[in-house]
Amino acid sequence: MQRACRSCSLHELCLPLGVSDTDIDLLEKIVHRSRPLPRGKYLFREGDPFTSIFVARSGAVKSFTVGQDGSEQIIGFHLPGELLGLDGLTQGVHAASARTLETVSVCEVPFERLEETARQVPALQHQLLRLMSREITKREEQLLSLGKQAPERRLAVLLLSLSVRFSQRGYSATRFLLPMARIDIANFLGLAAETVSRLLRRLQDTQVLAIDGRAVDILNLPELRALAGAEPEEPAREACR
Amino acid sequence: MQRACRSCSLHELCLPLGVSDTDIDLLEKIVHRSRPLPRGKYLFREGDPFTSIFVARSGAVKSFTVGQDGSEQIIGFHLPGELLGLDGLTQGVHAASARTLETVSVCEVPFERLEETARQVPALQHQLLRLMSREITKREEQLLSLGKQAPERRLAVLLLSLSVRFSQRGYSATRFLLPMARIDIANFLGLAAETVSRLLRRLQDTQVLAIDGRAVDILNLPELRALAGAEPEEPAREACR
DNA sequence: CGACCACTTGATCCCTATCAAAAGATGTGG
DNA sequence: CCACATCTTTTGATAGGGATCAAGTGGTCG
Repeated sequence: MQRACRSCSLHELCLPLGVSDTDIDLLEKIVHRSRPLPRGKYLFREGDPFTSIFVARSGAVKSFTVGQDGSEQIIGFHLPGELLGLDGLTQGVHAASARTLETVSVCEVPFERLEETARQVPALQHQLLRLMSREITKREEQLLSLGKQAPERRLAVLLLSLSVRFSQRGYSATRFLLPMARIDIANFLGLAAETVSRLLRRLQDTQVLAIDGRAVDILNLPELRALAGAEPEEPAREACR
Repeated sequence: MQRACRSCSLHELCLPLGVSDTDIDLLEKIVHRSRPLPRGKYLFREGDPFTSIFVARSGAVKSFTVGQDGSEQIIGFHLPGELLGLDGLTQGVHAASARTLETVSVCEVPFERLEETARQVPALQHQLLRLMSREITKREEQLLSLGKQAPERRLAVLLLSLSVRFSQRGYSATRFLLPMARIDIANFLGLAAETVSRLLRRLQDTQVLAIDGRAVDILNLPELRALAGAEPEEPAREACR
């Protein structure tokens, strides 16, 4: 248990990257590892005082804000090793809520103590800054995808993003289970659930992927990449003219 | 010149916030202050090696990526005191380009030396982390606005954001000059330039604001706030039914 | 003064949201 | 283990809004 971070399979994606074994000891001392949380539980809520950041060891989490009409606005999906809650530091309260999409094991890292430790361990400071930078980059990519791309491309970008992230975590890049419902995908992409359903149908009809419920099988990865933005206009669409 | 940061009017918005006068000396030693850059110059380009972050002392900057068809995809507009280039740390190269929208005076902060100094000065480390957190929050807000809101609301959100940011910098919250062209606004909001033009017309027709070229005068700030998202549905629209 | 942009205004078409309904999945209690 | 209720997903039909195409206006800089 004391060597938790060192033996964690997410070592290379998470805070310990680049930190020496002896320094990881310092990090491990401040990390709280909780028991598994069932689906639908909150890690934190919008407006809660910001004291810690969180990382899932296993299981996916969604983050979202709630409009005054009560509707969820999904900001992102977080796989194991991806930091959660960093947006709370600015205001001192969490800017979004985070809820588990499935059974999730989380690590909680008290932020003040992390800051202290980072001062003593340059490599940890650097990795923390790098991970924050990654969060910025990630949101910029989302911004480009959501703000300016066609619905089909947005969906392709999301599927590809999941594919890449699953493969970084040692899972198949072409066969995986979606951790979220269609309606969550739609909400995240700024589309109607019906549109997502129809887009997925089209992707199946064109042999790009096969879907059974939440099980995705990417049959034509190059084509999915193309749809996600490799070239300006979709190439194979004779039937539409 | 040596006391540049301390006497800077952006003191409260920028890296020095919360740092003691003696420690600001350490920061000032590593900051390069350039002569004013004319409109249309690059601070850095996508793919450039990441070595520094930038802050404008005066003048606005846009950041954007370029699709392989050569089209700009504007990610954000940056007013004085807002950090630029933090998204480059993850990959070691800048994730976007930054170009001046008008004459701009910039400070360049070499990142490695900033990291070192932050280790020695806890308040600086904290403020750096806070500012990175703000960049994350800012992009999340953009994400919510761009991804899920109606065009009219997106525009209202942008105008309101500029209003708030100008007033934080000591300018009027209701009368200001847009630093960017309509086409940039459209690109940023994921809309056609024609749509932006029509939306602005509607906002003028409803007495929410007056526009002459790039000069904006917000006549009805509460209504603009309402349009930007205070309540689920727009309230005063009898003429449309 | 003319050329080049940025901006505005108008007309049309396509795409996606919306409404509606059915089919499928999930879970609960009898 | 089944029957029922609820929720998710799919499919269909319709209408509206914004992109696009097109033309015209206005401003700026040489």
